[in-house]
Amino acid sequence: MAGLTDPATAVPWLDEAEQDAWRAFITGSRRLLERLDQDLKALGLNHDDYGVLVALSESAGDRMRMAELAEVSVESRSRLSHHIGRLEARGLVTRETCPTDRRGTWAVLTPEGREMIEALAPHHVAGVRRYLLDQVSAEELTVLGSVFARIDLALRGDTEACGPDTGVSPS
Amino acid sequence: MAGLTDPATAVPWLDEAEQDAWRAFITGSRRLLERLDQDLKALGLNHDDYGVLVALSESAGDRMRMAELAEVSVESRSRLSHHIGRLEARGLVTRETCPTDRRGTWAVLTPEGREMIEALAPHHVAGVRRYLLDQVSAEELTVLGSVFARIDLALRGDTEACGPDTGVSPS
DNA sequence: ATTGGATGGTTGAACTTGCAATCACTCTAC
DNA sequence: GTAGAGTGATTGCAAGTTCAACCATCCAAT
Repeated sequence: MAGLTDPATAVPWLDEAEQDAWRAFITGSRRLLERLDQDLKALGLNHDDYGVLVALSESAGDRMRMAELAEVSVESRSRLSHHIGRLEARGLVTRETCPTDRRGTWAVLTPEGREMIEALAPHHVAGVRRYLLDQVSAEELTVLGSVFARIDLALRGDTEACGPDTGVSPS
Repeated sequence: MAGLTDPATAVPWLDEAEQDAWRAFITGSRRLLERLDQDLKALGLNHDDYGVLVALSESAGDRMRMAELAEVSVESRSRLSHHIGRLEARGLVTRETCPTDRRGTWAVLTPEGREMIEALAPHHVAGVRRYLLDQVSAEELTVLGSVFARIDLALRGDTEACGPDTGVSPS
C-alpha cells in the first residue's frame, strides 16, 4: 500500500556534499542567531523582540494587525499574543482594537518602543556586519538571499499541504 | 570618548541588497526550521531531539560527553542537561558516569533511541530534500555550505571576545 | 433575522529554556 | 597532603513557548 512513495525506501539519502552543506547550515545559522541574540539581550531586547519592533516601526502608523505581524515575524498567533503582552508591560507597544473589524487588534509601537529600536539598531547592524556580511562576498550574499527567499515563498502560507511523506501523487 | 568606533555613528547601514538578503535569510531559515520541526514532531521527536540522537548515533560507542554534545548541538550545558533528562525519561538515552574523569557524564544512545532515529531519518531526509535541496542548484548548495561553515568557524568557541561594539582597536 | 461556519485573537496549563547558584571532582602549587 | 582555582555537569526557579480550548465578531445563506 505504501509502495514506491514510502520515504523509508524511496527517498535518496543525502550524498556527502548535501550532508556537509546541510549540517553547516544548521550549525552555522544556530550559532549566528544565538550570537546576535546574546548581543541584543545585553542591550535589553532579544532577537524576537527586535524583529517585532522593527516590523512595527516600518509599518504605516507604527502599527500592524496581530495576524499579519505573526506572519511576518514567523511566530504563532498565540506566541505573538503573549509576546506583545510582555512588550506592552514594558511600555514598548500598546494594543488598540481595530474600529472597522472589532475582532481585530492593532499592535502599536510606542515612542518608547521607537527609541528602543533606534538605540539598538546600530549595534545590531554592527553584529550582522561582523558575523555575516563581512564574511561573505557580494555574490555569496546574493545567493543566500535568493535561496532563502525561494524557500520562504515555497513554505509560506502552506502550513499544511506536504508532510515529508505525502508522496501519493494526485494525478 | 566613544569616538569613531561608536556603532551609532561608525557602522555603515545596510544597503538594499544586504537588507534584502539578511531578511530573506532570517525569515526563510525560520520558516524552514519551523516546518522541519513540525514534521518531526508529528513523528515523535522535535528537531533538537533529532539532532542530539543523530550526534550520538554517529559517535563511537553511541556515546558523547555532555560538554561536547552541547557544543556540536549548539545548546547550552544547562539546556542539554534538561534535554537529556527528558530523552532519558523516554528511554531513548541513558547517562553513564565517565570512569576516567568522574565529574564527567556520557550520554549514551539506547537501542530504543537508535530505532527511533532510524525510523525517522528517511522522513526527515525527505523533508530536507523537499524544502531545501530540491529548491537549490548544486552551486548554490556549495555556497550555502561554505558560507555557514565559515560563520560557524568564526563564532565557535569565541563565546565572548567581540560584542557588536568592541571597536577599541588593540594596536 | 437567525443560523452556522469562518476568522481574529486571547487564555491557562503544561512544557521547555535560560540564568545563576551549586555540587563534585580534578589539577596545580605549595 | 591540602588549599584554591578550574572544569563538568546538574538543579531550581523564573521566563518564555506550545497546545488546545475558548470567546467574540464577522459573513454568507437561508
